[in-house]
Amino acid sequence: MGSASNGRKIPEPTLARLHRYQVVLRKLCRAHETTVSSERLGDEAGTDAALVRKDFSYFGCVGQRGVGYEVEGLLAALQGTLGPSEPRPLVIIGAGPLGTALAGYAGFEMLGYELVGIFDSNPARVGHHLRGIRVRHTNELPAAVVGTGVQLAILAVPAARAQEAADQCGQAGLRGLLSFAPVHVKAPPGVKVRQMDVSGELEILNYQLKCGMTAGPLPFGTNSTG
Amino acid sequence: MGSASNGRKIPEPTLARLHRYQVVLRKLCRAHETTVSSERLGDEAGTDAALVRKDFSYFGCVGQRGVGYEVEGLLAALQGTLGPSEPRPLVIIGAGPLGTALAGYAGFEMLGYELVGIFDSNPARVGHHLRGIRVRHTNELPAAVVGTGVQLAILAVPAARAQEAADQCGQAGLRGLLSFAPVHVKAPPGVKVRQMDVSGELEILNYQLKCGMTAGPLPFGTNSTG
DNA sequence: CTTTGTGAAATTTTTCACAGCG
DNA sequence: CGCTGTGAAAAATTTCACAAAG
Repeated sequence: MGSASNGRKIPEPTLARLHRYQVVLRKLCRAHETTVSSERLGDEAGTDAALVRKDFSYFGCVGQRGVGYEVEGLLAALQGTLGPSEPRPLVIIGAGPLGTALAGYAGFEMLGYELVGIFDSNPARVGHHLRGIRVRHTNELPAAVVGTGVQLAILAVPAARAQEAADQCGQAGLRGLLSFAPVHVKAPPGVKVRQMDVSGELEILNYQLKCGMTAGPLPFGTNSTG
Repeated sequence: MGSASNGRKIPEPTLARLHRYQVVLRKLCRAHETTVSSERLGDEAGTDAALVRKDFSYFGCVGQRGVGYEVEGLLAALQGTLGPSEPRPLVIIGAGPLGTALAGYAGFEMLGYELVGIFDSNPARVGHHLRGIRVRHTNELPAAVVGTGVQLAILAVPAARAQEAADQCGQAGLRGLLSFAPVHVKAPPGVKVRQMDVSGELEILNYQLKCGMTAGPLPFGTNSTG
């Protein structure tokens, strides 16, 4: 058991699941459940019991053998790994429909984020208020970064502006970008970019529907040399 | 070349990239470029030349050695693999801010999708028009599925309603769901579900910022027994 | 000479299986 | 017993390296 909690390299797929466990655990917490087994957790989070345990092994084990995991303890451990207890500032770039919808998303607070700014390069949008926050011009971003220490931004701008906006974010000192633009954005130096590709996901879904997921045994057979 | 174009099992990561190549190719097409190398394509799509070639090998090779890929031919091949040439119907479930923003997303048409319906279980929202489409009550969904042959839906409902809505979609006869809810949705029988987890992505970004991508050695030291 | 197509190696991630603790 | 923690096996994916084609 020695290797747990070394806290070194958590695989990305694990990170993606860690957040889902958190969501499930919060629900269990509200339902006043005290313990949960890896099987139940896997079931509710859409993964597998073994994978749940493996995932937890990356950041320290909090389970009791024969019983399961203590819901609160596990939640605390997860929050310690994923996010700090203090709210993390966050800005949204782009005050179009998507930026507006995201600004209205109440879930950020629950997750420990605090929306501290909304920026748009279109002067016509500057000055409007979304969720009590005044939309500022993009050229005010650097000052806001310095002022709030914000590191993360959601990029909700049209494809044509995405790279430009990402570069501005990088220059302003932001460190992480979550882009909704349906184009690949090259990461500015020192910036980590993740893409949220709606249309790409639709295409995958569509393809998988087209072939391969008709209920029943998979009709694989065409096994050429490969 | 023998094994290519069997068209059977394309890995999911490849599918995700295929769409990005499509985006780049369309751009090149507009710029009247006739050929493109795997290196260039990889660069613009955010992957690697070797991976580009490997990806294409799954669905047939269209490249000319020494030259590259014919932009139009490749685009046609991709569109043939990913989506059909006729528009695919699509519905949005949930007419809240996110559903509204998505309804306004002009990119769907470009990708060959046609938004044929918006549904909401809240009677207060029924009757409004988004992008020229009347919001209908969720209980009209089954009829719409039969009428349009739609298979895909985007789920833009609150977490608390997500599972319920997914089940309704399944019963209505939909086959693929793209969910924006920040909870895991169990796939109803015969339905393929993909999740678009905004907060999860933010958490990953935040974690990767916290540790691992500061240039230089990681400042971990706490190496407990576990 | 350039660039593709592709086996084979390397790497990453998941699944398995079971020892060990409560 | 039941359930966790974890090495080892398996599977999936990416990277490498190079032969073959234009």
